[in-house]
Amino acid sequence: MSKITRKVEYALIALRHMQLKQSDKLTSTKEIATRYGVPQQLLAKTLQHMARDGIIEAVQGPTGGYRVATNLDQISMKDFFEKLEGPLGMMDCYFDSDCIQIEACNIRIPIQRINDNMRNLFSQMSVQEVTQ
Amino acid sequence: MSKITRKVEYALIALRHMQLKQSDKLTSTKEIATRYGVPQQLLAKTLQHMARDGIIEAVQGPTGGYRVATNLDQISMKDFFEKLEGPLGMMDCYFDSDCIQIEACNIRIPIQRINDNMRNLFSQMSVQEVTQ
DNA sequence: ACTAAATACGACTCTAATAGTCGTATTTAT
DNA sequence: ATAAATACGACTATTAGAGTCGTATTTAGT
Repeated sequence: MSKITRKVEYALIALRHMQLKQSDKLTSTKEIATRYGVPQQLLAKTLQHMARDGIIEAVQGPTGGYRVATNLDQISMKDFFEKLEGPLGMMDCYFDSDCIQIEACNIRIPIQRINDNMRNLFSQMSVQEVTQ
Repeated sequence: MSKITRKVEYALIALRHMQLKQSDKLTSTKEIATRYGVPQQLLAKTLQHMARDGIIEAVQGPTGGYRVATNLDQISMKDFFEKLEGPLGMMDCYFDSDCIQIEACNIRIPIQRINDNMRNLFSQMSVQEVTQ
């Protein structure tokens, strides 16, 4: 269970790569794609996604690219996951939403306990901590 | 990301159900399947899996069924996940095994850090804690 | 001995989420 | 004007998880 998705993976690779440069320097999608052997189109989407979310900043045109636009210390991995993968949250068990047998179910509270622990873990972990 | 799988879900439901009985009493697959509206065949597999792993004990023949065979205090959720879902572990990022660009990758250690935290969390949580 | 109800299990199909691709539009430095 | 970059919707492919089917085996009850 619980695989990290490519989206998140590529996002982290990109962020870490950008952090190794001077903070005002730009990085293009192509640069990262070729450097790390990652599909460029998919990476592009991920970067665009992060740009929309304000995590990074986009500069268009040739010589354009992206740069980190936030203090990554201030973003928790929980928020990061949720931004990239939608509002699903992390350990979204099947009961949160449309569970049919919700009354019969005997483990809703237990599952919530697990969820809380996971959320708690990733709330306390900043993106900076991971990419530094 | 990070959904709990049905296998784990059904396993927890079953364990919790069994724990509500006297510990020597048997529970059949059918009983749980109908009680909680869960696909019987799939549940059967899960129970058989747990039986192989020694978590529960199987009694064959009519009037047969399963009963808890372990002190659930002694099994961590980490081990539980790994038993049910194979050796993959939890946040098995794509680098653990067959990653092509393993040398180029810049986030192996960061990912490992996340993994360690996850493993740590679930190592400290017993199945008993969840199903009690 | 026969039957019925249970576990055991390999093999198969179905489904949905993720991964990846394609085509096209837009921006902008040179 | 061109070329190189971002922006993005729509499509296809792949894969992991969910679920089903068929059959074998065990064993209590009669």
